[in-house]
Amino acid sequence: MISNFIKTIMEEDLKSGKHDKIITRFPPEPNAYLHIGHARAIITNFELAKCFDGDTILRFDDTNPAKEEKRFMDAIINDIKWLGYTPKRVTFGSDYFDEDYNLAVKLIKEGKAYVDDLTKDEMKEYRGTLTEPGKPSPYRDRSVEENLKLFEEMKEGKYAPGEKTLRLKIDMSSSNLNMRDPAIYRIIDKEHAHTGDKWKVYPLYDYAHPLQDAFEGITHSLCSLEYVEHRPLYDWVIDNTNPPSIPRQIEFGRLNIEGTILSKRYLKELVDKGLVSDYDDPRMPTLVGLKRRGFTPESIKEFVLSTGLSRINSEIPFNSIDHFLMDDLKLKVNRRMAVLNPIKVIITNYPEDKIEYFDFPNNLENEELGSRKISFSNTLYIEREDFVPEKPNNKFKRLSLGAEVRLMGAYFIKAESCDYDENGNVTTIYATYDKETLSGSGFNARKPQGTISYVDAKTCKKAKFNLFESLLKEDDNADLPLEERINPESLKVVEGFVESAFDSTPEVKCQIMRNGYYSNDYESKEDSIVVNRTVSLKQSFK
RNA sequence: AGGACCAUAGCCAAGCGGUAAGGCAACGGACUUUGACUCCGUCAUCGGUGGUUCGAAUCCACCUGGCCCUGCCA
Repeated sequence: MISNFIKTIMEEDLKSGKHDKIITRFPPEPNAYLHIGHARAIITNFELAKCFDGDTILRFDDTNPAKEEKRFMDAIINDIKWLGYTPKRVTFGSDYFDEDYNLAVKLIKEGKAYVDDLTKDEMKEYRGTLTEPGKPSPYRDRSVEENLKLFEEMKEGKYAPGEKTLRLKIDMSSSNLNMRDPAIYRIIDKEHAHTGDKWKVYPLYDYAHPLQDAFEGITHSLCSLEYVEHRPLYDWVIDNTNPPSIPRQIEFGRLNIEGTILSKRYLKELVDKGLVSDYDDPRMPTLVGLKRRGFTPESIKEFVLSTGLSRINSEIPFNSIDHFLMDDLKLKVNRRMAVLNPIKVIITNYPEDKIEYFDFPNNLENEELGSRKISFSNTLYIEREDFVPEKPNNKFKRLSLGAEVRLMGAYFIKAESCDYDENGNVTTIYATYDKETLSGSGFNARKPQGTISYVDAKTCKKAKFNLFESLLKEDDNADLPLEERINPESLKVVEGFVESAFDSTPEVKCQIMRNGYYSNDYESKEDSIVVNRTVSLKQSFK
């Protein structure tokens, strides 16, 4: 499902003949990596256009040469591609600098814009406050001729940055501060990634953006809620420049994810301070981070579409994304058994020197994925929490003394006794197996208490599991410095075992998802594998 | 406080005057070679108070709560 309220607007605009084709755009400023919040904007823009057989343009908003960085451009393109979208065109805000400039000249000629000599601080003073109106700049009433000359000189580089700006003449007493003669051109003396040193004056967002939209024929310009109060200015620019088409700005709420930060500034700070390894650290909510953590583009897309959007800033628990990942992977991926916190099980009635190999499906729900061999011997490991000596209650479906469980893909075993260490922790379980109960043999004379996974101690491989927790502490306090907000447990490595069929690596890195282990060796960037487990870590029996 | 926007279940979210969709989570139950998956079932009178109306989550007023706005950032 895709945003209803925007879709409805589009439907009406099509029906009324206002537009005959929907064109949307995703306009990132190339100064950061994309995060899941951007993914929502991307998905929304592309899906909405797709609904109406329209187009979506990727436009790099590069009106400020002081901020953009070239290296982010490729990253953004890659992320969009990764999400499965292909923009109809890739454009740059700077493509329209000439038009922007000519229209500014036109506005000056119409007496709607003027060159101001006020400094930044003076301008602030003149602007007034939230409760008091502003007062007009002493330069507000310069003649058209003087303004034209001055603006021309600004363009030619006769003035230093900060010396002069071009402002719109709107209303210094408006209750909307954005309408109090907003600056639309400032002088920046920096090389621009696209236009080189051609320009000394650069348009500001509020002026450039509506024009870019209009020049590209964007019909619906989606942005976040903080631009609501910019809309009158957006419309003012459109109304006063008579561009070739009339775009409409529509705002929607931002997406927030619990336990993490979705803001360019913080993400940058995390990286700069070395609190994470880089933008693609698997704990990061960036698209590259999520990818490395094991998320698939499909799962992110489904997640985004499931949440929908409205004019509310939403705060969604991180683990609600898990469902969509598991849903996407469950039929696509090979599954393996693993044990993170092992207890040794000795099968007392199984020959000491024997190892059996059984064929077991890679994915019980999808036989197309084939099968692999799993092994069984007299020494096994099972998960510590899969054994409780005294069966705690009737809901308990794992191993306890005197009870039988099925080892997945193998035999029933019955726990006969166990050893304890000085702290009372179980060290070894002694069990017997029943030869008749081999998985797949059709044995059904008895029902086991449950089924648990295991690995064969004689053939298994050591593994490291990365356990990811919330990047921020649970009692996060935004007032603290970032260093103190980070959850020290956000990345925990646990050593355990995986079954021998765990192909190549002697050491795998697995990442915990809620109902299994999602393995994604992010260093070698290998494909993902879900590791079976009888229960999630977060869920414990009672 | 001047202005803007918003307020539907634990979290998202439909609904636009005619008597509360859906997803996630949770909880029951069935099934089962993973307590998974699948399947069945349960889970809100719409921030509050007044008003308009035959009838309101939907309109109006007030209140409360949240969020945003004083860059020559986007």
